[in-house]
Amino acid sequence: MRDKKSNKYRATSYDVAKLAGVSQSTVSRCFKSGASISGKLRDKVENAARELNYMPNAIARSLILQRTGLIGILISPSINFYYPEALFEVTERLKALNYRTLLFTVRQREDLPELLEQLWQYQVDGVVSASFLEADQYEWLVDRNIPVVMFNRFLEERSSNSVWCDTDNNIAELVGHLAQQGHRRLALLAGPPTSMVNLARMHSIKQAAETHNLQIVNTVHGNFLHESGGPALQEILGSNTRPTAIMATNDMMALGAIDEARHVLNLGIPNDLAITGIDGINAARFSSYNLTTIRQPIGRMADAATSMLADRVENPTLSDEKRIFTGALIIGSSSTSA
Amino acid sequence: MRDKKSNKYRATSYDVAKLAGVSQSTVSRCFKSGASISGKLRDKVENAARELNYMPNAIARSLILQRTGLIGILISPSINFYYPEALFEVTERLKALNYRTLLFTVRQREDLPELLEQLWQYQVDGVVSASFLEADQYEWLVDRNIPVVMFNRFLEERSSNSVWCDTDNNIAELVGHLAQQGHRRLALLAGPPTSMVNLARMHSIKQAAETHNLQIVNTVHGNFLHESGGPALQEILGSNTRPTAIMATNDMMALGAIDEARHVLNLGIPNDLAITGIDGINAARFSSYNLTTIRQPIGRMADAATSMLADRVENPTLSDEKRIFTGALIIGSSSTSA
DNA sequence: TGTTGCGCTGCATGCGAATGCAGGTAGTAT
DNA sequence: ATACTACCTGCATTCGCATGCAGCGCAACA
Repeated sequence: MRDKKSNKYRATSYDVAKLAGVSQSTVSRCFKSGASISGKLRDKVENAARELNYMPNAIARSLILQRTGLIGILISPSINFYYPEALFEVTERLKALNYRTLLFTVRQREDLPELLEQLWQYQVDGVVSASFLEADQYEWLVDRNIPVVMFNRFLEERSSNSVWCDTDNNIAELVGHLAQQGHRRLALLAGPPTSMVNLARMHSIKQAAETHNLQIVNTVHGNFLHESGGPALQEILGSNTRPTAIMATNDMMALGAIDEARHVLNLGIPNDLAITGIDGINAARFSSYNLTTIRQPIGRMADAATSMLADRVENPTLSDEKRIFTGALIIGSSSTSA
Repeated sequence: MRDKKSNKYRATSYDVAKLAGVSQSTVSRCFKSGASISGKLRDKVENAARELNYMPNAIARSLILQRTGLIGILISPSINFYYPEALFEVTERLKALNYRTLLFTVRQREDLPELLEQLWQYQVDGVVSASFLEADQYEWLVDRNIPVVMFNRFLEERSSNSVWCDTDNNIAELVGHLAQQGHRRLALLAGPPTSMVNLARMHSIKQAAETHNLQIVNTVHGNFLHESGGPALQEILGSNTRPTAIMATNDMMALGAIDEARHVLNLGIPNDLAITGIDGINAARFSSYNLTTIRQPIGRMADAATSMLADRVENPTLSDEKRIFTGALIIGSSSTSA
């Protein structure tokens, strides 16, 4: 045991109890809201606690309460500006709900099994996943009584708690906008074929294109990062039928494509080529890009995700819920020179 | 106590012990590397553990080991792309060192006291601060035996563990570059006057300007974010003596200034105005900006920060250390049309 | 065969706080 | 003054795991 006289010694509730002349239970009750303590003892305890720099040990408390106050967040560390925005929004909401964020970065699917074990070992009260998470991995957590909320994704194999932004209508509107601008040939700058966000957006785009009688002349897959926008654009423009507009399934790739078009290919945006994105990240608003995009209400989505999760931590029997938000079409100068 | 038969029940080392026909101690030793266990028992325990889905409870272990494996990270959630890059780099390094990241976002100085208390309550093994942290707050943590490493900052009042990028030489080089380009009048697009990073960079710039006989005609303070670059630029150009080059003390403001210059003021960059930044964030490389900047070796800095911290968790008596890196000047087209 | 020693294993305890229960005190009503 | 209630307080136990210590068995050696 460390020397109690050392200034490094960390006082426990017993130390406070002894100094205040009360029992440890009383000290404990003092630091728990709603416990019944007389004012006199409370003062004594608080003075003693102050003198000893006492503060409850959250680890010990977690052990007995079977509740850690930790929420695991799974997120991709890739250079897609969407992720940090989501992460910070979620973290700040969790803080407001009195939870702490245990951050796990997921580079690849293979990382997940180990990360899930860590989440479990650390007894997180819940998980927000803004990363890959397969149905069986979701179940793995749920089986262990850990509620999970999928952020900006959901499971197709089974019901799940999820917060989703349905951009279908926005995409229809966006495609309508392009049609109205006189475009007839589109190309799709898609994300990874394995990404459900990408697939959903692709699907909406294809449907809307059909509705508006626009031809999709080409579909090229990137990796959702800026760096993949340029090469994908080159590939798109290298084929026989050139599109007059390119719809990217996320903003980062759209920015990459714009950069490539303007500064490598010397194309005028939007006159030679219109480019649009989806996400509504902050950088899309930078006037170098002024990207036409669909803004997701990240703040409200974070609100929903965290409160759904908190509800399920309190009451594990709540059934799965999918909260769907809608985006907002932002017309920028990347698709119209008006 | 929860029903052991429920599939939600979480097996403990006692359950495993009973099933394997050994003592709880043996189970515990099985999950600790370096403990002496016979192969026979180890097999039995591992089989039992697998059958019960057992995995050690990190919270209970933390309580007894006086070691949580948690590292608190303090970071600003502002839309400065530098922060997420640093955060992810540090988190991935910590993971490699077998630590978990407890993320705390710091919006303003006033948030800190409460956050520090949380760090303490959760018994973090150490702290990486890429945020404000005053000397007395640093001491508050150190007094409680929590090692701290300052990331990209350090304390002036006292020694501290810190990882710092000394851009002084790079800045001299950068100013030399501007002088060589024929510039004679600079303006400073500075960050918050309270930021030490900003002050250090300002200082270097002023000195180098003097050396190269460049005049600093104006200094305007922004908030390190993109949104403050434009207004600051307007203010700079609104004064009597116009500069031909603007040096921002970080990249985000430089990007904001470029956007404003090009798209609001219709100035050509770099011909009408050269603009430079410091940080070397990913977005600076986007060819819309192709910013002249000074790249900080974030990856190596993260390596240094995490290993310094891990060393001090292992051995708290290690003395304070300041590890200084140097940046690399990246000449982009925001300062030269060559 | 007796002895020494090493390598495993189990017992018992501790980490720090929360809480059911019993006992105690004060205040109120009769 | 007595009885009853309501409110506090302390005792003892619990959460799940790690570890010092003692005991045991087995192997090697004389």
